[in-house]
Amino acid sequence: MATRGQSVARTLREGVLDGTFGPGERMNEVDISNSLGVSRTPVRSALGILAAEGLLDYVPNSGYVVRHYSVQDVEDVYAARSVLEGLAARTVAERGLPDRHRGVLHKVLSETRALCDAQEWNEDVREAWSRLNEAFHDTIFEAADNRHLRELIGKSRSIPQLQTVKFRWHDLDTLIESYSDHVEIFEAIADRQGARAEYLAREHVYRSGRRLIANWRRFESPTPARRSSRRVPRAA
Amino acid sequence: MATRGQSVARTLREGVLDGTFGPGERMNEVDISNSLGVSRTPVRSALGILAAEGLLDYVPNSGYVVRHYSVQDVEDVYAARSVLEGLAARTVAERGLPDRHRGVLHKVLSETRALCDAQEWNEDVREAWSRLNEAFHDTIFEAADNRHLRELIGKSRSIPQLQTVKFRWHDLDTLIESYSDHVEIFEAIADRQGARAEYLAREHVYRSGRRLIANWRRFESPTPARRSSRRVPRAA
DNA sequence: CGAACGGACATTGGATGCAATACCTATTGA
DNA sequence: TCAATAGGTATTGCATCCAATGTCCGTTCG
Repeated sequence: MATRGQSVARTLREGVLDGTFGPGERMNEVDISNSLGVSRTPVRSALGILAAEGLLDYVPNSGYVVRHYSVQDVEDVYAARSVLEGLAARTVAERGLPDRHRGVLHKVLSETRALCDAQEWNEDVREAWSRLNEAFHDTIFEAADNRHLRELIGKSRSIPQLQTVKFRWHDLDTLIESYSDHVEIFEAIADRQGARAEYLAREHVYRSGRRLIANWRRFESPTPARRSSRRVPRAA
Repeated sequence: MATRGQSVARTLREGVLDGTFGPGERMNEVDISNSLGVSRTPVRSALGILAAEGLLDYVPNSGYVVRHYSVQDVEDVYAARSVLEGLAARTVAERGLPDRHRGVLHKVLSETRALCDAQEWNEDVREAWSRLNEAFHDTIFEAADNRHLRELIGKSRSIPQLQTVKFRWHDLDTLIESYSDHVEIFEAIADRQGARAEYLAREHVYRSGRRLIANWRRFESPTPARRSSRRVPRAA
C-alpha cells in the first residue's frame, strides 16, 4: 500500500470524477478527515495534489473547491484531446504497431463487434463498452510510447462529473458509430497511413466531444448556481 | 502575498528549471526548510505540488528527487508541444486575431527584427530574445482563449535544466531563422489561413525542438549517472 | 429602518513532536 | 576475505497544537 496521502487523493479524485462532490462544493478538511478516519495532514496533501491536477480550485485562506467545468471548458479539453490523440495515432502508424498491441487492439475490436451485433442496450453493455473504449485508446497511447503525451492525455481525461454525465450519454447507435471509427483508425495504423490515422483519430475525438458537450449542456443547465456554503447554518 | 507553500513552490520550481537542483538530486525537507527559513510543512506542500507538475519523482518513504529528463523525454515533450502549438495557431487563425493581440504581436516582431538587424550577439541580446520568443508564443495561446490548452502547454514548457541548456543554445543564426518563422506564422494567422498556420507552427516547434535535443544530448552525455546520495558521507 | 461596526467562531496555514521505515555501517562468523 | 546480520541513524509520514484570517451575525448608531 502507498501512503495515506496517496490513497486519500485517489478516493477524493474518484469522488470528484463521479460527481460525489459537485462542482463548486467546498472540500472541508476536517469533514473529510473525519469521514476517512485520518488526520488533516494527509487530507491536505491530497487536496494539494488534486488542485495541481486541475480538479480543484484553491484560494488562500479559504480552501479548496471542486472546479466547475463549463461547456466552454469541455470544448477546450476536447479540442486539445483531439490533436493529442491524432499525434498518438500518427506516431504509431509511422513507427509501426508492435505485435503485442496489435493483438490487444484486435481483441478489443472483436469484443466491441460482439457487443454491436448483440443489439442490446443495458447497464452491463454500457459498462463493458466503456471499458473497451478506454482500452482501445489506452493501447494506442501505450504503443505511441511517449510518456509526456500520456501525462497530458491523462489530464485531458480528468473532468469532474464526467462519469455521471457519461452515464446517460451512450446509446446503441453511438456504440456502433464509435466501433466503426475504431476499425478505420486501426486499419489506418496497421497500414502505416500516418496522416490518415491522425485525421481519423482527430475526427473521432471531435465527434465524441460534440456528443458529450451536447449532454453537458443539458446537464448543467438545471443547476447553474455553484453551491458554496462556507458554513452550515446553525440549528435553532 | 500568497501562502508560504506557494512561494516555496515557486522558488523550488525555478531552482529545478534553472538547474540549481540537478537531475536525480534528492530534495531533503529539512535542508530546504532550513535554507528557506520555514518549517517542513510548507516545504512538503511545495514538493507535492512540484511532483504533481511532473518536475519531481516521488517514492514513498524515500522522498522526492528531481526528475531526470532524458533525450527521449525532451523529444516526447516537443512532439506533443508541436501539435498543441499548431492547434493554438489554427484556432486563432480561424476565429480571427483580436486587435489587442495583433498589436502585441506586431510590437514583438518589430523588436525581434531590430535585434536581428543589429547583428550582435551577447548575453543581453540572448536574454531579450528569450523574452520576446516567450511573448510571441504566449500571445498566441492567449488569443486562442483555451484554458485547458494553456495548462497543457505550461506543463510542456517545464523541463528541468531547460534554462541551463538554453543558455548555450542560441546563436545569431538561430535568432534570424526563428524570426522568419514567426513572421510567417503571424501572416498566416492574420490571413485566416488555419491549416497553413497550424502547419507552420508545428514545423517551427519541431525545428526548435530538434535544436534543443542536439544540445541536450551534448549536455547530458558527460553526466550519465544520476546523483543519488541519500546521506552525505560522514567526515572522518 | 438601514448601514456600519465589532465580536465570536469556524476554518485554514504553519510549526512541532513522535512514530515508522529504510538505509548505511560495523561487526561477526564461516 | 566475503557475506550476512544486527544495530544505529537519518529522513520521511502523520498527528496534534497554536496562530492567523476571513466570514457571519448581532448590535448600535445615524
